[in-house]
Amino acid sequence: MMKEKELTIYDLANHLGISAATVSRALQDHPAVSQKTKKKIMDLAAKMGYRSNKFASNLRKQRSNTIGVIVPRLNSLFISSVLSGMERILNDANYNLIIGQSLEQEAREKVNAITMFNSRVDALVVSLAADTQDMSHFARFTKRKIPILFFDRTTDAVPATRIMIDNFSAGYKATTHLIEQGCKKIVHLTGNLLRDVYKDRFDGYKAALDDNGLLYNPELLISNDMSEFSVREAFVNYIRKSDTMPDGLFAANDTSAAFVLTVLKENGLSAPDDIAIVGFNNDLTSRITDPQITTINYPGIEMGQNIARILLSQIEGDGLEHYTNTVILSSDLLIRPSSMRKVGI
Amino acid sequence: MMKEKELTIYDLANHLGISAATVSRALQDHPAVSQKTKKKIMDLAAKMGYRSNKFASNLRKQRSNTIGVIVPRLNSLFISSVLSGMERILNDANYNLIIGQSLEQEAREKVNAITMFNSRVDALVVSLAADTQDMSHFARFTKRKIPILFFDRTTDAVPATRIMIDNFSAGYKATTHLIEQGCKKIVHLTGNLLRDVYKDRFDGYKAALDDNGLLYNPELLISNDMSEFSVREAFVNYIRKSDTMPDGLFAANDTSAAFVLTVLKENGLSAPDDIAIVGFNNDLTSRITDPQITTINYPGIEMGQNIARILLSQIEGDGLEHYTNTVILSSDLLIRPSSMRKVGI
DNA sequence: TTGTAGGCGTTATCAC
DNA sequence: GTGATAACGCCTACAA
Repeated sequence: MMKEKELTIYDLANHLGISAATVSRALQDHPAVSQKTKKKIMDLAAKMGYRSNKFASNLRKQRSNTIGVIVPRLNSLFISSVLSGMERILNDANYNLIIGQSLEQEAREKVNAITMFNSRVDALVVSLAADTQDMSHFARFTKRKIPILFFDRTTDAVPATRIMIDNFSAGYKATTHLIEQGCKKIVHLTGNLLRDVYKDRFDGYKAALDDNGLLYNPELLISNDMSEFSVREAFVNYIRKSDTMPDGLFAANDTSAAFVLTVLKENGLSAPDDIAIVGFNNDLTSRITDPQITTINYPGIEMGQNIARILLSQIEGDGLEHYTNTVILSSDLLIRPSSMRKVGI
Repeated sequence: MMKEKELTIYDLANHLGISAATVSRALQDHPAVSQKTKKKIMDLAAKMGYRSNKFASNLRKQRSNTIGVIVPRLNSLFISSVLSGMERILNDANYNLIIGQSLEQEAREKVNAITMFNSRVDALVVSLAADTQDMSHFARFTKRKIPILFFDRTTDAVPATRIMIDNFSAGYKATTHLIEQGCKKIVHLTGNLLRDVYKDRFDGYKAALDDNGLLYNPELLISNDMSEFSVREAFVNYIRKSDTMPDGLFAANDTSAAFVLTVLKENGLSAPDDIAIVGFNNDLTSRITDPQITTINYPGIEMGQNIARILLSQIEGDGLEHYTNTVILSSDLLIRPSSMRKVGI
């Protein structure tokens, strides 16, 4: 049905009475073709609506100019910001992005990885699903020396570039801030501690407690999928048995902090008076709640741009093998009303 | 550097002393191959780590199993939800998604379209950039009968499938609701009226005013890029010259409604008392503000799933040519505190 | 500066 | 049920 026969470089060549090789070269702006012929060829190509066949050329060149990306989910402000940042740069560098989501399932992550492997992506960018433990699906990439780059949800179990922030220090800062505001019972609301990104924040949290003479209390740890449902349910529990009511919250993302805020309001409580709150990411979310949420600034777009640049230097690299670097982006605490108990000034 | 020579079906064939043709057939689960040989081949392929070459296969088959998607931007909750919905279905149907963003620029949209055309996508999914007027970049797709599907930001100027909601009716409902709450001076905050999606909501707004004996006042129309900066600036102006202070707001997305909410608070005003507010989309955003924002429910994930299903039926279609359908999804008004002035019950 | 020719890995059409 | 073989469209030594 789509048999409108496609133009090839041979057709162009015939029309001009020259060889296909010359046409091919001209189309790639090869220096060894005279400006004159180049122009002739370009013009004809444009006029006849020629389009180069990427399959043929990729087959021949053994490369795809495509980057594979696997993320836990697409509909997250942080993740889509990272993708946005990546896309801008990679697109300008003439790379395509093929994107898959694991939906937090190890199995889907594996399938995606294999598809992308078969699609011969030039590099793979991954933020791990919450519970991925077996990393064997990445072995085929490393074996073929296809660069892998992990961001945010990373792992040490695969030789790859890692790009992230110093989550320990961020967790430490956030918690210390709450302590400085007078909090004594600080809840930590987070994701699957299997993932370094959460584990490190948790460790930072514990270290801050410790350094300030507070005891870590496991009852103040909520680790779940951070969905609206889970967060609300977990928090409602604290409020019910008011003897355990915390006075501070350090949440591992802004969205879940915002959910807590809604629960508080529904129960006639408020931040920062009843509970001082610190989130994570500096999503738009954290700026439109009332009060606005103190958070760790973790700029997705910038991270995406960084990822893209690192990738390009690796793929088109000069042979300097920096395949196993870890890049730590800086991040800082943005103090907003949700945590400001001590009225300063 | 990546010269670890790749296995081909010929290698497999040699190892087994059979022909490459048979291997190819077996790998595709062709019925005309005996179970025995099939198993032998599959096993060897697995053991030797064979991967099929998509370029060769696509070149030969003249199809890519890839869908191109162009969106104005990636980092929007609505858009990323649509993408998420699409990805789930298309991935299960064995399609890849290649995604590009126009960043609201016609030029980038064109470049993306051409790249995807050259990548021989099996279909193109588009939500138009704010100011795209010339649609010539889509002509090459229609000429080659490659299905195009527009969602949200659509156009009639290209023969294609359109999937959207009834924006006129949504705008009408939203505005009527505000009028019922007693509003007389209702601001409409929206995007570029060049896009049907905004134009239709605007028309619905005007019609509702009209039907209720209110005069349309052009000073109450704010049409800009709906960025945080633009929205805040525009609204601060209303508040300054308090003689023109409106008493209602119908915003074309939830995010901008949330921005207005923050401006109000900063100026000691509040919703719904000073201004009753209705947003659009039912983003997460609309549920975490205080008060929660009345909005039009416009479920991105569902829309994405619909897009995927329509696409599949078109691509793998039975020849029934329904290429130029328009699909209208239902949408309704979710009433929340931001607009509830008349305390009912 | 241009042309010749072989091959990239598959799949589909014929035969057998 | 299996095997030859010719495309698919492009790129790149190598030759001229």
